[in-house]
Formats: sequence, structure tokens, C-alpha cells
Amino acid sequence: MPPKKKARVSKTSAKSGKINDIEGTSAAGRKWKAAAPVKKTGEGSQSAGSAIFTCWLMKSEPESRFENGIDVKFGIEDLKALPDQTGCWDGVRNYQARNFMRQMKEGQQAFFYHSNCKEPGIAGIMTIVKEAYVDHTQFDKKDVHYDASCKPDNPKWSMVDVQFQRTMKRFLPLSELKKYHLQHGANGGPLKDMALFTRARLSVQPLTAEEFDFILSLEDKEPL
DNA sequence: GCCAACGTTGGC
DNA sequence: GCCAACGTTGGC
Repeated sequence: MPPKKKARVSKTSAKSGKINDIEGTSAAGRKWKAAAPVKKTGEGSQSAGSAIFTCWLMKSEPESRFENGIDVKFGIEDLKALPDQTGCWDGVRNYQARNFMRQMKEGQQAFFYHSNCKEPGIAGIMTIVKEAYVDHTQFDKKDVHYDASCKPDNPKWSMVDVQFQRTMKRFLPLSELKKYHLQHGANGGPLKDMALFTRARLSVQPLTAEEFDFILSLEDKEPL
């Protein structure tokens, strides 16, 4: 069961929702050396020592790419085109990314990031509309992200439902975010520890409120 | 298409 | 539980 690609959201909107959160055997959810400023869990229901995150970034590929004969393309326009502009973020096959999805709460916001494409960057914002539940595609032999090691009585992978909120006022390219990241490394600005750069391969990542707000503020600025 | 970074697997 | 080999991610 090789780890698979990034998420692809399928056209299911409101499948029968079993609020079935599997226990968190994070077999591989090992050491993640808190790169991001870790907000101390003040009052949350998180176990001691883990941070509470409220903002997210989720990657998906907006350009066609075929994997086992199946196109994994899913950009923000594809989400927008779904009924109710809502889809499930299935196909995540990485423990850390999965665990972050399991921390997501209804109503929280996530950036929709376009990866593996001509112009990588942040395309828009979506809202978490359903908290983590079993990702049914792990059992589906026809699915790109089928995981033969998973059985319905012992699922491994979760997904959340997301709803399109809006596109960014202007697309925020990775190249620009990186310039700020580098600049902030020198001057201590808000993007100095951004997971997009410190944990490049993570497809679902947390942002601090400071990071999120700073990125939002870029919409009204000239491109760097 | 290349390839560096890094997560996962499996032997020991 | 270590760690080398392997496979994937994703920018360039």
C-alpha cells in the first residue's frame, strides 16, 4: 500500500454520513518537529502537547494527470462546479495529513492550493462542512487511491467535506509566498515557519491564524 | 523529465 | 527500534 497521491474530491455531496472516526493509530504519524509556532492547547479537547489549529491548507492538482488510467485533476473550479459547491476530500493517504484532517472542525477555513501545475499557488478558500469520517475510496478497487490493506471493519483513512467559499481576489503564486517566507526568515515575519515550505510534501497542513491572516492581506497588495 | 527531500517498508 | 532501500511528491 504505497502512499498515494494528493487528494481528489469526488462528486459525492451528502453521502450517508456515518460519524465514524476511527481511533487514531497513527502508525506513522511520528515525530513532526513542530515547525509551526505551536499554539498551546488552552481549553481544547486535544490531548496535552498537541497544538490546536484552526486554519488549513489543502493541496490538489488542477491539471490533468493520469494515474492508473484515471485522471486525478481536481482544481478549485471543479469543486465550485459540484452540487452545492461541496465535495469530499478523499484520497489522502498520508498519516500526518489524515491526522490533520481529523482535527478539522466544521466551519473552519482552508486554502485551496494548486499543486503540480504550471502555476502552483493558493487559488481560493473553502469551508469545512463535515468533520472527518471514513474515506470509502480506500475499499474501492476501481479507485485510484484504493488501499488493499484496508477492510471495512478496520478502515485507515478519513476524509472531510469541503465547500467552495470563494476564489482569491488574485491568485497567490507559490513563488510570491516563497519570497515572503525567505524575507520573514530574516526579519521574523509571519511566514517564516509556514508548513508549505518547512513541510513541503504534506498535502494537508495547518496554518496559524497569523499565517492565514497575513496571506489574506496579500490579496490587496501588489504582487511581489 | 529531473531529482532532492522525505515518508514508508521491511529486514534484522 | 534502527536504518537502508525504495517510492512518492512536487517544484523547477
